[in-house]
Amino acid sequence: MSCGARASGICAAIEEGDLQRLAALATPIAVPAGRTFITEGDPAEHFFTITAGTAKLFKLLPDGRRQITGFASIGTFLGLAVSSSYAFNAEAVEDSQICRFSRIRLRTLIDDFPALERRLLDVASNELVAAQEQMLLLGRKTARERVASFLLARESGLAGCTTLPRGSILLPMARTDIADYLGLTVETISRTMTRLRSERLIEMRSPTEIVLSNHDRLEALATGMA
Amino acid sequence: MSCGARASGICAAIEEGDLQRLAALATPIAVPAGRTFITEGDPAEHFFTITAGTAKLFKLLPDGRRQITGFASIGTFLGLAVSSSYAFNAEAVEDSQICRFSRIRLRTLIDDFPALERRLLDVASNELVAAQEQMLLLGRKTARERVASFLLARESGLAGCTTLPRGSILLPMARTDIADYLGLTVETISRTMTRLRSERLIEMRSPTEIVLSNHDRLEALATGMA
DNA sequence: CGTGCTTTTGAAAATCATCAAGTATAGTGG
DNA sequence: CCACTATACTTGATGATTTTCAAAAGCACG
Repeated sequence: MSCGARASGICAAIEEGDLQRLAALATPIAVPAGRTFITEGDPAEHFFTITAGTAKLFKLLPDGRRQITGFASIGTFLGLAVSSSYAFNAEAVEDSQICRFSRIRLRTLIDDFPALERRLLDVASNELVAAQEQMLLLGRKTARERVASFLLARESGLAGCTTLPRGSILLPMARTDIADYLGLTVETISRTMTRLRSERLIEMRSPTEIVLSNHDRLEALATGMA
Repeated sequence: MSCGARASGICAAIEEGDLQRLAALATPIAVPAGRTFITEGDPAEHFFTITAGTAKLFKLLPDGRRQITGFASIGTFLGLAVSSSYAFNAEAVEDSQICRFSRIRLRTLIDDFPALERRLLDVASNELVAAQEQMLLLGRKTARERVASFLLARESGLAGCTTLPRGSILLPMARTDIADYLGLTVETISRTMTRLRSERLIEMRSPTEIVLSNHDRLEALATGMA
């Protein structure tokens, strides 16, 4: 609830007083790291919001190849689906806390909170823009550019959220996850980050804490201008 | 207006009688092949629906690399953007016909046609699902798998739409466009299609008319099972 | 029947993947 | 508390898919 969960989540559209009623419809669930809580193809009976932690959303090919389509953190709304079954999987990256709502009550919910529909449309529109950006990354950027883009994207959106030194980011997900998100292999991620470090573009406090030392050059790299 | 423009377009949510009023707000525009009608970064003053022809939506990198994020054909709604400027470009692939609406009147429009908001959410949700599928393609599929997926995707959604022989598809876009959509080069597209042809999975009446001769094997290929 | 553009084909090169192994890190039980 | 094991991360050598560079073939249009 700290750092903008309310401001950025779908609840942002809801009056403070109404939050009580909304909360009554939600089932809070603790999800341990590694647990899958949405499975592709399963009937889409619920939708979710993440109240703590991080989840990865992904699709699979029959032979196990995996594409992570996004990471969802605090305040993110999950489960937008027109079809009657989920089109992706969701798994907790770290121990997380989610709120579950019944999908069949979504209609009722929207009737009760009309602003919600507008808000959902905004959420969907934003995700669509992000998805297009990711398609550009996956289809046209080099490994270096992908990693730079990823690191920078991790930086924005956590303003005031953490107690990290300025310019630092935390990577709660494993290298394998980053690889499956960027359409690369673990080895390439590792090598690329090592190279970025040797070029003093980043600094690695630990595998999970990265300092973006040369923001400008990273930015240039990420946008394909280097 | 034939083959489902009304059924699949956003207007599907609107009563027949109200269509008149809606039409009064729209500016029909003829867009010749090759003309750009949405430019990334420009103020998002309008939104559009395509009433004839095909458009490509794309993003660019400063050095000219291009990623086509989708092809929009009859009935498609364009311009969902929360931000005040467009996040992508749109250009007509063939001579097309579009309807332009003022964005600032969208709110009014939605107030007049409440079903519209629901409809827009559905459109956005569907596009999101398609975008995730495309991320899987761009991040994890081989060239062969991408081309097979593309051809199959072109097949569905035109049921009863054309006078083409059963199993045939038309590709209004150039090879370069297919390449930029699939994250490959023109040469790879060409080589891959030649190979699919030599394996009797497809037949090429002309560069733009393709027959999907072996639907099952194409399907297996597209889903990574071959 | 050129002229220009799209598509196709060929040869060489490059980026990234694969295979393999070493190092660090965290959690577990003695 | 410390060794031990499992896992994650990193590094190296090799290889393959796809890109790049180059040019020929096909088509449309004037």
